[in-house]
Amino acid sequence: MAIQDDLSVAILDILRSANLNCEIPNELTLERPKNREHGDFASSISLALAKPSGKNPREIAELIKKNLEARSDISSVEIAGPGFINITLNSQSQGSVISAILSATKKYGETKTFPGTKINLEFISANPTGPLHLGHTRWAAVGDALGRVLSAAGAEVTREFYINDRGVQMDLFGKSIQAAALGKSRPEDGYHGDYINDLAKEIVTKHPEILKLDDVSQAAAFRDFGYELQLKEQQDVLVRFGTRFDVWFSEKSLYENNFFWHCQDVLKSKGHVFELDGATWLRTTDFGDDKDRVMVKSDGSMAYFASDSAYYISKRERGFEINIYMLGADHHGYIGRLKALAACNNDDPNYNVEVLIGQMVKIMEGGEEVKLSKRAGTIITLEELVEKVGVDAARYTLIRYPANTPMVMDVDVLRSRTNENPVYYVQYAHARICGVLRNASELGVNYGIAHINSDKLTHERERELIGQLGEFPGVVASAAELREPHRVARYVEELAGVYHRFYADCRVLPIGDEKPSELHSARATLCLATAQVIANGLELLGVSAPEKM
RNA sequence: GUCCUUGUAGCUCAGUGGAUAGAGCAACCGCCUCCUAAGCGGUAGGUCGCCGGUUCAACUCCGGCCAAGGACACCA
Repeated sequence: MAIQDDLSVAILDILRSANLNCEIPNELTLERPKNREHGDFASSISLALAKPSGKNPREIAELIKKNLEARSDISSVEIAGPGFINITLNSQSQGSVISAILSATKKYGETKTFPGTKINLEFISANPTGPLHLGHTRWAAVGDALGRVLSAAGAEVTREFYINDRGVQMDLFGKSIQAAALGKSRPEDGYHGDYINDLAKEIVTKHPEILKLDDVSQAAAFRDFGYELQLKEQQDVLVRFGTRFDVWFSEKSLYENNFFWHCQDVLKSKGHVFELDGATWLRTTDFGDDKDRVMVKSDGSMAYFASDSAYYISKRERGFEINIYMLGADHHGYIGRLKALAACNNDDPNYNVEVLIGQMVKIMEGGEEVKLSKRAGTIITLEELVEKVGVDAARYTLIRYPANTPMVMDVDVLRSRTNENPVYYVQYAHARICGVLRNASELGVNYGIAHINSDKLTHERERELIGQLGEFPGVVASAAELREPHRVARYVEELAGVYHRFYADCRVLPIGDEKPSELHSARATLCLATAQVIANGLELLGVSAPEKM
């Protein structure tokens, strides 16, 4: 058990046995004060309980102080201001953090926040009609990181890509490639990027017989071959980007083997399906949606919402409790209908469905916005971004900001190698430590779990660093709970900063003729633990932790 | 019109009801004869959009207003 949890329990026990005549909370989270003068941990519980118990907050704080001071792992308890309790650990007990890191190694940071919870995480879900663009790229990075963070928090996560491979857009795609292959002008509302020409050439080369088909079946054949190639390209690009999917779910497949009608029956049995003007509707207004939604149109064709509803039923039938949809800002109107859909299925719309909205990304280069892509004909693609700045910088920067705020990426900054570029700042800290440890071995400084010696680590910077290392599991847990992987990035930046300051003030290795001492070993071991935590943090973001730079 | 998101230093942005609101950049001043200067320290820079409310405590929660961006199909 982490020491702060242990202390929380102890404080709550003290309060319970004190007969305060008021309700004592079940849980208490100790804060780590920003100001180091306020100790290693702090609590404001005595202020919170002052009113309900009718006691002076300092009086309650005194009580806690008296009981806590008796513990061997605490060096002092101070009462500050109106009644804050500031706890300072003795350096021995701080060593437990280092020991926890070095024994858990890659698993340090994992928690049981969502023990075994089955979560479906759907993101990107692009049409297979063109290259992935900037908006998709944001989700490719953030969604992937969120998946990693949720898994670290104990959830059983399935990452899913919903392929919109049905409907008008697909037909337009086929007609566009067909037109390109035949040298005709493309449909006005069709696809216009250069990649359409590439697809046309490739398809004609591989399947020359396609040119002999009649117009309609030819368009369909171009559509189907184009689909295959384009989907493959999206998949390859994502692999290179380090984003993994467990399930590629085809929209078309919802209509195979009568699955759609089965879903329709499921919804009908819950009583919110009705017929009107020859169409079949779902009465989502029963649950706060602003209008009812058509599933089967009066001409018998399927509305888009038909797929949405069947897809949701599929997810539920596959056993997912929490279904997270990561959508672009232009889809925020979907939140209401997806939640209502869940409610129509007798589910809890506030638990079973979650919608995360991602705002626009802009790219700046040379002081100007980069808008057009040569290849896609519209906006810049994932591949083009990676070509400009590399996978690590692209991923890191996209993850570093909360997804629901618009962001600007400056290509010039991302190419720079200074601490104005946070990716390098963090990676450099890791590489720097690896360098120190290489030298330590050469100089005969032993380090590792047998050399923790935390009572030697009394320097201000050392204590700061140990404290920061201890925060990691809590940061990962809250990033998972709040669906905000950017918290991991921010944490890792702070950790790198604390390490760089430690490095500036605390000489790790012997100088000149100096003999290796226990302090050298203890500091090198602290470095080892720090490298582990930085690597674990970067791993959650899908960013590499280089040993040399 | 209804709904969503955003508003914090000159710029780009962090900040899960707690103590003196932070970081980087840009400006200025410093630090490598010894572990990676892709680093560290310092100075300067704030009406947390505005007004109310809740609270021992509000950048944070609630209400209203202002401003910016976006969404509101038997389209996909």
